[in-house]
Amino acid sequence: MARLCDDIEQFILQALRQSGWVELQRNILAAQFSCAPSQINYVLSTRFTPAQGFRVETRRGGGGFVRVFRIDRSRVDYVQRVCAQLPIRLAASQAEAVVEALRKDGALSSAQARLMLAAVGGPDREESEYAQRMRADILSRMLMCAAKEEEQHDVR
Amino acid sequence: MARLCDDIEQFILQALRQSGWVELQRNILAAQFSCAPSQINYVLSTRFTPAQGFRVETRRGGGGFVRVFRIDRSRVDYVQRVCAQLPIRLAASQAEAVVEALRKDGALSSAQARLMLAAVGGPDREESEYAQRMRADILSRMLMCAAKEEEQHDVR
DNA sequence: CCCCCTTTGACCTTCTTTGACCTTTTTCGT
DNA sequence: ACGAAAAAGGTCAAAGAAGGTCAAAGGGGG
Repeated sequence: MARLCDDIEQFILQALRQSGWVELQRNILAAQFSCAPSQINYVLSTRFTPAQGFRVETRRGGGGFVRVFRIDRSRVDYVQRVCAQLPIRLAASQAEAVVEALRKDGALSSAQARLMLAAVGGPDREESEYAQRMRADILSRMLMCAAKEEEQHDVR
Repeated sequence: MARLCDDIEQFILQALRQSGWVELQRNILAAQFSCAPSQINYVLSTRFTPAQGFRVETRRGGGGFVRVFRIDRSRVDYVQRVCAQLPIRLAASQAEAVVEALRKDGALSSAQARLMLAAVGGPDREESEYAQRMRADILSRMLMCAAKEEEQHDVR
């Protein structure tokens, strides 16, 4: 039993596949799917949020519209800037905070974040300065790697 | 006397035999077996756990579903085995070789491999034993993370 | 007889769909 | 120009449609 909202989501996604952004007419789309116009808003607000990599712009009145944009999630320079400002030494909890913040901002995928946390996170332990320098260095290299990754395939 | 839960287990197993994953509707299935819907949850939670090689995904609300996936244990096990046999100390080039081998075997994605290489790869340098132990430890944790990741993904 | 695995049922949480009513913008007649 | 009507889209809450939880009752084998 495919849900209506999933169908509408697919329709919009399909349209987006061709050009980075689409322009819709809420009432017409609702009519096409034989549903309440507000259903379109529901789909937009649950599936096309900024957190999911989309931006929606609308205009009321005659000639109104709904435009859905795919936002550029490649935060290459953001990641690089964070990376450049990384302290030379990092405790595990500090590294975790950095990765978490980047993930929340959508600059890292959850999978990337998890892998990084496995490497540099964990509970704080007694460590030599050397170990903490090493951690900063490793995190830095992983972040650069992630940034490069985003540059190439436009991550969803 | 064949127990109800065994019947349901068999039913799902049979369905899985055909395609690696099945989509169920909890209430409908319960009706077919004339039992309480929560019985389905009981079967899922006792017979289709990750430890037993399955993953379950559900969604509530209209058009909700229960999907049961068979996990590709071989890749998970392979990664875990390699991980368990990792030496206690690792030079960068050795770490690289391990990661490369796993990637070539398809046990790691290229993206995973690249991130790992950023963390533990690179040119061999003069290092303390401590650094090499740390490298082995980090790689090990990343590999375990990757293995867990695979458990979470569809085998389609 | 007891313990552990099953089964059931009452109640909860989440997600979807619809409809009534509101706001903004444009168009059109005077 | 101005104000009313038309043309969009927005909001919100209620109803409906799944699935989730948990604890208590049932039953079988040791």
